[in-house]
Amino acid sequence: MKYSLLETRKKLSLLLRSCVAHSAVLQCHAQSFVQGLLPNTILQTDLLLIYSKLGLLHDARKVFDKIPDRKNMYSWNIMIASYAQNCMYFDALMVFRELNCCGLKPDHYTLPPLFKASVGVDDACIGSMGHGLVIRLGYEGYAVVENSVLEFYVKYGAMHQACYVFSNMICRDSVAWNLMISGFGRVGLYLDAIHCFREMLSLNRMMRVDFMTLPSVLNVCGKEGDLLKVREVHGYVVRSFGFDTDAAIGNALIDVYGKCGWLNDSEKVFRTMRCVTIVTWTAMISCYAAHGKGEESLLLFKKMVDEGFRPNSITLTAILTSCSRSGLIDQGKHIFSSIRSDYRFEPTVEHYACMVDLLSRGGYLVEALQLLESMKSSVTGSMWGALLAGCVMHKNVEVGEIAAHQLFQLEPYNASNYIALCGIYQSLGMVESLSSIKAKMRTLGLVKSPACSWINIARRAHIRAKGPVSSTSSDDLQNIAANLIHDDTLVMGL
DNA sequence: GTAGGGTTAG
Repeated sequence: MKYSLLETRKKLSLLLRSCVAHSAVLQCHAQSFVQGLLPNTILQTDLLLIYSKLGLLHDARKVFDKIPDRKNMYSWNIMIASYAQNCMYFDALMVFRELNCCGLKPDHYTLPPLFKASVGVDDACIGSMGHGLVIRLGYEGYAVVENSVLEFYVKYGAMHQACYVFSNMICRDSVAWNLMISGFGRVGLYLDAIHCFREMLSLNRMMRVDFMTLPSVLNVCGKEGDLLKVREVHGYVVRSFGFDTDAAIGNALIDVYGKCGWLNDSEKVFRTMRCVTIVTWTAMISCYAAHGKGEESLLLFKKMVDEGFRPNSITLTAILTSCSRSGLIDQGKHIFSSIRSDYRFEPTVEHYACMVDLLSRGGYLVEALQLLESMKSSVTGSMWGALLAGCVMHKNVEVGEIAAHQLFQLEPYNASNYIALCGIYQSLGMVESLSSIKAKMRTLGLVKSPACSWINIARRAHIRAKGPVSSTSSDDLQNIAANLIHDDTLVMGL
């Protein structure tokens, strides 16, 4: 049976849209070429789309560059979105610029990836310009476009602008609400996040809380350390979505129960989850780390690797932290060296920071100092801080002075660094050196601020203050704490 | 025919 060129093109297009394997796409591409069907905008756009979906961006670009109809926005949008989805933000922006140079106007499909690219290359000017374009071109009525603008402000922590966009939104759907909740949580405005969630719930049938809302809400409850709210949201999850319906919710539950001090509940959630990801394992390892259970972390890490999960950068930070907090020096060193040898990537600044902390706590202060010196420009104040803390712990004045003087340069008005050095001098009876640092603190006008913590028992805030309280009385601190922890434990309305 | 939101560390 012989088909016309048009029919063959249609058949190949249909075939391409159902392709899931690279080899099948290559066959279709070859057939198009052999049968003389190219160039053809529709067929090439289908090829572009399928190469993009398979993550073969290099092939996608080659197809894109050969599409004859340069006025076809569909192909431009696919190319820009694919680059943005694959974290090739600079390339996405270059195609966007090319589109402008061709005299084409971006449409409502072009703009969302532009905001993603703006965040990806960490250039807020691009997003601000994009917001201007949305208004000028009249795309404010498109939910996805408006949500992209909102996401841009949220990711930059610009909650004032996000609130402004949100309050003026024409179509405020669940994506917009979820963005606001996660945005407030991201900048530490936990009460605002919970207030936003409550408002979303009060809309009842008009707005459905979906499974994407809950990880952010749980995260906020965990940051507040409010177990009753966590339990309330957990109950809501079970009633609304059943047990174990979504990995991200399970991951968030593991994390928040751990943060609230309920390790057994974290373990229970972990054991009952069927759909686990690397985040699940990492969350559980982090819980053990926070509870000082280094051996359990290591066992779980081994089990995870045995089950075929490859640790990511965060997993490795978590396991190194756990080794550090539990004093498992050799095991930590072994994992650090395996980052290159077994997992084939370069240790990040965070991994180095964990190692400095691990060596410092373990008393390997010269080794920690050598590691810091080998890092040169990537050394941060917190790394020197970890070394100094180790020196206080192990009463090492030689390394301690080096770390302290580095910190005095980086953070000249941070009293805690001077106090740490004083601690070393005091423990070794070095009276003259101690007086000299105290005099320096007086000259700089530095005062030790009181440490305080509070706990919520039976809906009342209880505070514990330590050190000189200066102008703030204990009663004042009680009032501050009572205002911070609202008397509204069971107010989620779930 | 193309596009959007969540979870893990420090």
